[in-house]
Amino acid sequence: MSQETKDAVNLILTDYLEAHKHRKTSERYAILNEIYSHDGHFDIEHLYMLMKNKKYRVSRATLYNNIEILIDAGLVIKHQFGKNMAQFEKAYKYKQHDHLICTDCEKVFEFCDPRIMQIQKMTEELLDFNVIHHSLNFFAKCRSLREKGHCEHVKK
Amino acid sequence: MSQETKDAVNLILTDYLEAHKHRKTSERYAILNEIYSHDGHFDIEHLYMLMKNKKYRVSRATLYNNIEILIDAGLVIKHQFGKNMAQFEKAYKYKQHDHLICTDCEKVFEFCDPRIMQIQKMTEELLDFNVIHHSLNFFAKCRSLREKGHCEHVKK
DNA sequence: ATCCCTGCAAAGGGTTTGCAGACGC
DNA sequence: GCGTCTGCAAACCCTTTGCAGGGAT
Repeated sequence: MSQETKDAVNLILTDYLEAHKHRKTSERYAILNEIYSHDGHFDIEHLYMLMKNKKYRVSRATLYNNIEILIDAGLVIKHQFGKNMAQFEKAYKYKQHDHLICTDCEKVFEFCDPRIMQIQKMTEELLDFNVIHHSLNFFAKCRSLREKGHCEHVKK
Repeated sequence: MSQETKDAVNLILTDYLEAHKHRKTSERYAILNEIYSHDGHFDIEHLYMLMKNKKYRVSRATLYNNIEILIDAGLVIKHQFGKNMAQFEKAYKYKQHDHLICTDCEKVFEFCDPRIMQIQKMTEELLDFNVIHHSLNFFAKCRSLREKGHCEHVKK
C-alpha cells in the first residue's frame, strides 16, 4: 500500500474524529495503519495477533470499538460471511466488488458485475426503499475438487 | 399452507431419512409441520416458542440438530442476515428470491431478479467454481422514514 | 482538571456439546 | 437389545460491557 494512500486515510480519520468530537488517540491511528499495511480480508482476531506480534499493546475491546469508527468513517467495510465469519477489509479507493467463498477452504475471492447496481436500483424503486449497502455472496466449490479430488486452495 | 404441500414435504423427509439411515422420530415430523404451518421467516427461538406454546415438549438442541437435516433435505433454507440474525424459511415449492432488510425495524422483504442468476453463471465460469448457493441482501431505509420521520413498518 | 478512551476481565447471547435416559429399528 | 436421538444444562466462542486508571483536550 503506497505512502500516499496511508497519508490520505490518516487525514480522513483526522477529519472524521474532529467532526465527531472524538479524541485523536494513538491507538486509532495505529489500528488504521495496521489495516492499511496488508491486503485482503481479516477478522478481529487476525488483526489482534498482527499487532500483538509487533509488541503493540492493544486490547480486543479497543479493536472492536474502533473498527466501528473506521467503518463509519468509510475507511473499512465489514462483511458477514456467516455466523462467526465476520471479516473486514480496506474501503478507501477500493472498487465496489462482491465475494465468492470457497465452501471447502473458506478462502474468499472477489468479483465485479455492474448488473448488481442495476438490480439494486430497480429494487429500490419497486419496494420504495433507499439501499444503504448490499452484500452478495456466492458459496461455491472449486472445480479442481471435483476433477482432482482435492481443493486447490490452501487450507487456512 | 395446503394439505397437499404438507403431505409432500412429509414424504420428502421420509425419503431423506431412509436414504441417509436416520431414524424417523416424531420430533422431526413435528418440527417440519410446525415450520410449514407458518409463512415468512423465523429463527430458532421463534420456532421454539411456537412449539412450547402448543405444549409440545421439545428442546432447542433438537431444533438446532434437526434444522440441519431439513436444510440438507432441501426443505428449509437458512439465511444469515448478520451476526445473531440467522433466519430460516420454507424451501419447498418456493421460488428463488432474495432479501431486503429494513435497517430500522429489521423487517425482511423479498424480491426477485433473473439477472442474479446470470451474474452467478458468469462468475462460475470466470473463477472456475460451481456455486452451491448464493445470498444477496440489500440493507435499506424505507422512504417513509425520510419523508414522515418514522419507519412505516411495525417494530418487531 | 475533565471525562473520554483504554486494557483487562467478566458477562452476554446464540449455538454446540456432554450425558443419561428414551425410543426407533 | 443396540445404538441413535432426545431434553437438559453446561460449555463454547465471538462480542459487548463494567470498571478503574490514563491520556487527550
